[in-house]
Amino acid sequence: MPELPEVETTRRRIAPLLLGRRIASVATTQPSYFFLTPPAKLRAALAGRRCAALARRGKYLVATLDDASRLVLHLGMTGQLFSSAATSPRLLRASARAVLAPEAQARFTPDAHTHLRIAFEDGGPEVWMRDARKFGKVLWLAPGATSERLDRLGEDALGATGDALFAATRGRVVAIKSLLLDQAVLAGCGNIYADEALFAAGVRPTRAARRVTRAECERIARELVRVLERSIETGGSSINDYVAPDGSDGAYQDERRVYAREGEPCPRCGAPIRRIVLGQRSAHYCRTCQK
DNA sequence: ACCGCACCCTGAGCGC
DNA sequence: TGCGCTCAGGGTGCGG
Repeated sequence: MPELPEVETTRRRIAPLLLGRRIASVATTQPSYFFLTPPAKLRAALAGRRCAALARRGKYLVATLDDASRLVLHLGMTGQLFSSAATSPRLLRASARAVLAPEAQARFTPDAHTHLRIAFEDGGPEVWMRDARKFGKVLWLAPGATSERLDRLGEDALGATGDALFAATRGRVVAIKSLLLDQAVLAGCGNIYADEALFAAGVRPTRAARRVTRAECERIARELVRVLERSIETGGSSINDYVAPDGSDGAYQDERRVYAREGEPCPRCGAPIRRIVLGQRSAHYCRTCQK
């Protein structure tokens, strides 16, 4: 699932395909709640524009166009943003993968889940966005327009500090992990990295936020930034659907210590990693190493 | 104000 | 082999 490191990796690698190239046309699928801006309006707004800058805010990508309007993308759970020249088996369903010859597996042609296809006047590779579950979002903002979604976001998780986290936890009875997932507190932190940061900091995910000490908040913030930066270095985590824009996998899934490792030995003490449901999400932790 | 929960969606993986 | 069921989860919005 695309969290901050996957979105940042996507931003860095899709930027060369987007920046400075004039958009010739945009193809979309039918209206659905994936499109916060109706597809027809989106197509009209993007035609003829060039992307001047591509930024990331939390898990959102924000492309500023040459008329000062903005294209905002969220990859949701299963979103994939990639070059039409990319090749990866992750771009195909498992059932399709199974029946195809190895060399054919790599090829991808737009399917019903390919909601956005941006073509350029230079005739080069297109930029495609695919999202099977449609938990992702596409939004176009006219020049000067604001978005409640973006305005709600808190401090970017890469800039997490112990002080800010400590302040945010005071008086809060929610589990510390649920608070870490609150995008208004730390934008960009998702399930994988919340679990990993809490393990590294030795704090149990279920602990009420207000029971977390200042020293622990400092450890959590420091470890969160560390795991996010390390994941960006390795190209993010490819556990289910995530692929980089060129079709390559990330490698951080090999370094995760607790996420989706239920029953495996804790890398620190050997006790089996536990999985519980917390706030409608799975949480993974070690009972002995996390208090 | 805060918190827990239902909901949006589709593919994977399971049991029968 | 194939059907039907359950589960996964980011973010929003509602009811208590």
